[in-house]
Amino acid sequence: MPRTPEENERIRQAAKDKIHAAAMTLFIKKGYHATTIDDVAKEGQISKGLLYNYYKGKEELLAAIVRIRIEQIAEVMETVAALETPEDQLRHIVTGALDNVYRRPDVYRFYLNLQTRPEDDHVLAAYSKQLNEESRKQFEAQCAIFERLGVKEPRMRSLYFSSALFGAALMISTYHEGFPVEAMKEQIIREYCARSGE
Amino acid sequence: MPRTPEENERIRQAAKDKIHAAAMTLFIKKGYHATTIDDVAKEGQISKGLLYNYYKGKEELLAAIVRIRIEQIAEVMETVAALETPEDQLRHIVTGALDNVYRRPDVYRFYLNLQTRPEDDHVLAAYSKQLNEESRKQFEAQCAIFERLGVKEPRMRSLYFSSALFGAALMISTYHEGFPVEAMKEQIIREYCARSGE
Amino acid sequence: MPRTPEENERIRQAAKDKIHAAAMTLFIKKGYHATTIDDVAKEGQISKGLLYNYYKGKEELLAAIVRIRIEQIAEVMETVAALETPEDQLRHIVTGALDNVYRRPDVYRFYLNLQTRPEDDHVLAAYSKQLNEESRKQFEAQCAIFERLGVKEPRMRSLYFSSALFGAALMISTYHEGFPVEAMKEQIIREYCARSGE
Amino acid sequence: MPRTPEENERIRQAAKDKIHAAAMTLFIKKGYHATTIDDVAKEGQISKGLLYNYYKGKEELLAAIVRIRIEQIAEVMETVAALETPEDQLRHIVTGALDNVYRRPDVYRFYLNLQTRPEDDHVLAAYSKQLNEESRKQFEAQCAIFERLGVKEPRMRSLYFSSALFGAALMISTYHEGFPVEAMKEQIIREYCARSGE
DNA sequence: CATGAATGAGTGTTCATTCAT
DNA sequence: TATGAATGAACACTCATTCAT
Repeated sequence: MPRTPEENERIRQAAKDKIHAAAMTLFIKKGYHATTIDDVAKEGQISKGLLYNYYKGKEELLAAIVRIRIEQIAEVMETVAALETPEDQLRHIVTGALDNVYRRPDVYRFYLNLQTRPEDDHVLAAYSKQLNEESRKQFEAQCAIFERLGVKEPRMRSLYFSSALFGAALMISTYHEGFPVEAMKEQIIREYCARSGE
Repeated sequence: MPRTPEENERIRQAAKDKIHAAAMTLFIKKGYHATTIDDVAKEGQISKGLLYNYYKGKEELLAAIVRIRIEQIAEVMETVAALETPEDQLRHIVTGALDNVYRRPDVYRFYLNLQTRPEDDHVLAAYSKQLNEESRKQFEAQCAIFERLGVKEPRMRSLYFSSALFGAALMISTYHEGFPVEAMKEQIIREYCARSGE
Repeated sequence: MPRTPEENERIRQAAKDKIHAAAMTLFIKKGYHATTIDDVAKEGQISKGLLYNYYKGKEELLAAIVRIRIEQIAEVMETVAALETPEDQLRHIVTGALDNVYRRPDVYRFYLNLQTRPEDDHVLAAYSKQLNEESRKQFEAQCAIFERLGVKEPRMRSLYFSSALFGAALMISTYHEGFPVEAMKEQIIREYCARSGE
Repeated sequence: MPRTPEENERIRQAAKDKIHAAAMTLFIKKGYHATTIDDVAKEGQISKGLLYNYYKGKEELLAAIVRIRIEQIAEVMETVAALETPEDQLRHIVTGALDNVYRRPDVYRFYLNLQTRPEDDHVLAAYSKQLNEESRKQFEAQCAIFERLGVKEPRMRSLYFSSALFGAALMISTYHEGFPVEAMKEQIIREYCARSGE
């Protein structure tokens, strides 16, 4: 009674997702190095062997996680692009980013940690680069927004804006408890998202 | 004829320093996990055994590095405290911090990476906490400065200021090449270090 | 197709036994400290890694060996307890003990060596204590036997008896070659296992 | 102002003794393997280098300790040989042996532990053999005493006697606390040291 | 005579990955 | 597809011994 190809694919995808989720959970909780393949298999309630059926190795687990992160970022950028005014776009960027960080500070920490890996790190450097590249794209898109907003020096403005946003995210993920996210959002929007340049 | 105790002390200190420098170099270049004790010994041009004469283990190498970092931060804070006006103090903080990051983006990356380690990381979490604790102290000191500056809501202002500063540091360490550090410094100072807050 | 759990259990047990036997052989031949994990793996014809699948470390190998020894002693005591008369019981103790020592003097040496470890020995002291504790239990059981035998001072008699038995075992394991085991057994039985006290 | 040769010799001997005593103390307390050369040097308040001036290595420390033990045993045998009657001789052997064990059970344990080392123990087997050889000599001497005593089967009697003595020593060194040494001495003497053989 | 800094071979242990079933 | 037993390279750490001073 063989399964249909569709059924098989469904099962495969379900297993992959379980493994992915398990890896994500553990990488975030313990870090990439401190998480063993055994840990992931156990957390995913799956055998070690099966894991290797779906992912070539530990590194590919990370690659998959990073890939999805990048897709998420791209999605946000598309959503932003669909908004009417540059003001709305910027407001959406700030709100979305900081809310996300506040909701899952551990997740943000994880990616920030990945982004700050040393250049020569045996495995992780490549993923660090990918994330940084994505940030750069985001930055370019922001420049365009600020241009549309009519700011005098859109690149500089985008730089300040990004700095403030990253800094806020870093602080939220670090201190979290009782962090005044709303005030921070307002501050950044007021400061950097208005037409009147400096 | 045995060496004098002073001579011994000198030799010991020299060796310790060599090892420390080697570890620092490699941790920054490759990361803590990817650096082996053999690497450190080779980089420091000493035997593995000698390393263990001076440091109880790999972790203590990291501890020493973190300790020195914390001392450096404390020094900066003292220097700042010795300055006359709050304006000078803030200017010095911004300038010192960003120049440092620009000079050694890899070093800043290393510590930021350490600070963003997951809570359950086997070994590194403790050092992550220490660094975060130090950041918090720095934050408190800044609050006092903004208070002296006569700002209405010094804690909020300090928060915005720290965010902008951290964000700038993060961006400098990430992109570095041709980063407009000076403009960034001016922007932060102009924005957050003037009396007429919001 | 995965193996059945029963098959796995069988394989696991077989491997555990192989490792256990290898460790026992080598510990007895070369001693605990002089035996390396590599030695054990090689002797057991398995990889080092597999050993650690079944035993947490070198020490646990020893622990398992000691545990089994203690179980064997307990079994002997049960067998003895099942015998009818105290005379039979004592005869069985003497015969069993000395025959065992004569058959495997190296095994007896090993345990005696373990029992005589210094109190502060880093690892081994605990196992030394366990074995001594077991000896003490055995002694108490013997006291009861001598009591049933109607001896005037059963504890003292048990002490003399134990001494003679231990001493004989020690000599057998030390000299072995052509040791008059039978005469020794008769002597101890004649001397200590008759009703007419001293 | 060079020292006289005699003075030098005196200093040498004093240092050697300090080291010897330190090694003895630690070997007894922690065992040979668990004692490091650093431990010995520290305990002897002497530098590691100096230790190697006096002893070729760790093993020679043990050799020296064993040598002295053997000399002590030989001395006892000479003292015994000087006694008039075989009864006195045996009484002296029993009393001397058991008193010694009772006084320093740890010392006896140490040598017994050494004697029970496996045959293939990397280093220790040789010393084990030496001690066993000495025991054998002692045994031969005892045979002669029992012969002089007029016992029918002096070798067998000596065997029983040795067994009882060793066994008693083992028990004393193992349990020690409140062990009835005197009674044990009397028992052995009564049992094995009277003319009327079995 | 005396010191202790320096060495490096040796060892216990971990863990990503493979493969027989 | 699924399992988990098996592997072995890699690594942190120890310690007897040497040697420059």
